[in-house]
Amino acid sequence: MEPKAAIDAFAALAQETRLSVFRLLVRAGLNGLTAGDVAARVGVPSSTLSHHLGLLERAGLLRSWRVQRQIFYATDYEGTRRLLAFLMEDCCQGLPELCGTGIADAIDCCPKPTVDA
Amino acid sequence: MEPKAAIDAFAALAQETRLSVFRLLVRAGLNGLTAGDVAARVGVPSSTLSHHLGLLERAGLLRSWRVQRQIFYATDYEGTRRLLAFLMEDCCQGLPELCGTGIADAIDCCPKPTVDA
DNA sequence: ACGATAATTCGACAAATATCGAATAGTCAA
DNA sequence: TTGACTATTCGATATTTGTCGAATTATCGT
Repeated sequence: MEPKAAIDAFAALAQETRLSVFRLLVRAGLNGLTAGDVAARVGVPSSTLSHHLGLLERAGLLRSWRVQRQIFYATDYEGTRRLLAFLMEDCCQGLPELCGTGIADAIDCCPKPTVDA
Repeated sequence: MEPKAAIDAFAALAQETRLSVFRLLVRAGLNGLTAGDVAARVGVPSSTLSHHLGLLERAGLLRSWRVQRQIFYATDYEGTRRLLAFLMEDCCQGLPELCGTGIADAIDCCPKPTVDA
């Protein structure tokens, strides 16, 4: 991942409306929500929201598709994964004991099986 | 974590110099680097860098301490963990199959033991 | 084709931010 | 206390960004 792409992505998240939109869609899962739905839930005019949705999508954090007259938006999990991996690349020299409790484990996305029974 | 704090943190990462500083310190581990060291490595005037370091620290992404005449900066792993956990909170309704390959696993920070031998 | 609905683009202005040199503050050795 | 060194704060300017209403584009049902 290029630094420029990561900067665009973090900039996209560094704004109140967009951050709540992204988190809303993270909770919504793969089905996503329509643009109008999102606008209603975060309470901003649709023109403003459209600007923000476009920015998040161009940043690789959301994806969209049309169904009839509506446009759905959902988290781009792969893009999000790339961003976080880039941020933490070569973390603490690969030595687990350096950063205490693992950062990856703290992200409660998609519960993983535990190591021992 | 408050949304405002997360916004400050993402804004801190959404800038070329600061992003490379943060990633440099992620690689550096707990020992960190002196302000002067960082300035030399990223190639910006110390006054500019000082501004950026202060911003990153106030955002909860770095911590600092003085040793003699120098000030060391290192990643605040706990603050970073809180930020990423906030971002992915309640990810895809807790259903692993929704977001394909787990996001947490992609962060190669602190290698974890594998599930099966 | 027409009218209704859903979303985006445009235009304009207010607010926030990055940058650097110069000046200041803190630390240390002699 | 003096001088050298390290880092931060100040001030001024150019750039970027968020916001909303109005206009536009796209889609649909009849």
